[in-house]
Amino acid sequence: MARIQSKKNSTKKEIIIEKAAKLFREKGFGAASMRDIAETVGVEAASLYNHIQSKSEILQAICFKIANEFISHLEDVERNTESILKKMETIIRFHIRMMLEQYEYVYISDHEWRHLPEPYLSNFLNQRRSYRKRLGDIIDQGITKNEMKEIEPYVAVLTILSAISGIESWQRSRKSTSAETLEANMVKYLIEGLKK
Amino acid sequence: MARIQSKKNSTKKEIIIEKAAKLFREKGFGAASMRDIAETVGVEAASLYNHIQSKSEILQAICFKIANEFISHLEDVERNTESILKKMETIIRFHIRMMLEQYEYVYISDHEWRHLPEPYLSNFLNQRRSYRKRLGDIIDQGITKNEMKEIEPYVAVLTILSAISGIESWQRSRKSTSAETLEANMVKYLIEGLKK
DNA sequence: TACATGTCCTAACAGTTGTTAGTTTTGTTT
DNA sequence: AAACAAAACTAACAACTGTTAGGACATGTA
Repeated sequence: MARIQSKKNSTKKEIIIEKAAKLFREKGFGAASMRDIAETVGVEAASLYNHIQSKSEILQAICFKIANEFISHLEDVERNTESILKKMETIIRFHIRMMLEQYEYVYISDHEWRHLPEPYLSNFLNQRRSYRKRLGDIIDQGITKNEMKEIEPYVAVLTILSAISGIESWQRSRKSTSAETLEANMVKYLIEGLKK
Repeated sequence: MARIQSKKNSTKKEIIIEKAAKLFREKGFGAASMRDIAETVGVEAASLYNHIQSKSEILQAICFKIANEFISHLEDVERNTESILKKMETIIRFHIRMMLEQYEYVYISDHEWRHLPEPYLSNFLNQRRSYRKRLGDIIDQGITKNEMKEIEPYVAVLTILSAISGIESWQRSRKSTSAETLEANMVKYLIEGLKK
């Protein structure tokens, strides 16, 4: 049947995507060529096509993998019966941890999605809009229940998500601040700013 | 002497940079070709070289123009003798307004700087690091003077700047939220989160 | 052993990239 | 009208893009 793969539990396709992700993050989707990817995989460019269908398929795989993880986590949280503030903290912490643990993928999903071809582009943006809308609804409940100060939910969501995606810049830096300090302080800032 | 320029007070070089900025923002630096730029200017690609030296010169012009504006505004603020919190609010509002009024340029300076060639790249990153350091110092003073809650200055700066740069996503959207609401609420969130 | 399959290779394609050379047009100044 | 310079044009360059075709080899199955 399927050939045993070179490393661990990863298929060659997964290896390609992983290597490509690193390059997409470093140079951008457009500037990372199939020949670049092939070189880091240790193969000729044409050989990649035995495992993937196109360059943009790699981008799709990355963007939708991440989108799905966020959506399914949100569904878990929505089902919970904690306080609204606690829900928001859980979501914020999840975003921060994703940024810490799956940096390359999340970064690409954040910054390179516009190179998705249609209809994937529209699909991705719809999922994203819907996700943010649902976050906004949670904040709306927090205000109604008097747990949070009055703030435009749309603006709060924008602020939170953008702030977290800025962890990208911490990842690129010399990291004189530890991941724990980063998470603790950012959560503090973003949650205290919401509290009534 | 110099030929009268086609429009208003702009030189042709400035027109080229303006049109290029729009394309760089829409498609990314790499994906926007000289022929694309030429078309929106209404000229052949080769003709652009009568006014600029290279594609990356356009990027340099944009990135350093914006960097200089931020730095010189910060110097003004540093010279002032308001409260630390007031200083931070002034800086935050300035960043938000730049994002509202010079969206294309600021976006490029935020997202496309990595395509700068050396030594401009290092230069740009040094300026940026130094700018953030100085913002961190202001926050440090705020904590010392007991105006602000205890928070890692580095993390606070990261949070503030990233949050504001997320206004990019508002710019791209249908803008059901007004610019005024956006500014007011984001300032509120970011300042209240700092206050003791 | 023979067959089938998966994966690699080389070579090539058609198109695009930033940029240069050389020439012609354009508008202003003498 | 003649001269000059700025700025446009056409044509071309070498390099690079994603991708396909066709063949070589090696492995797993019958």
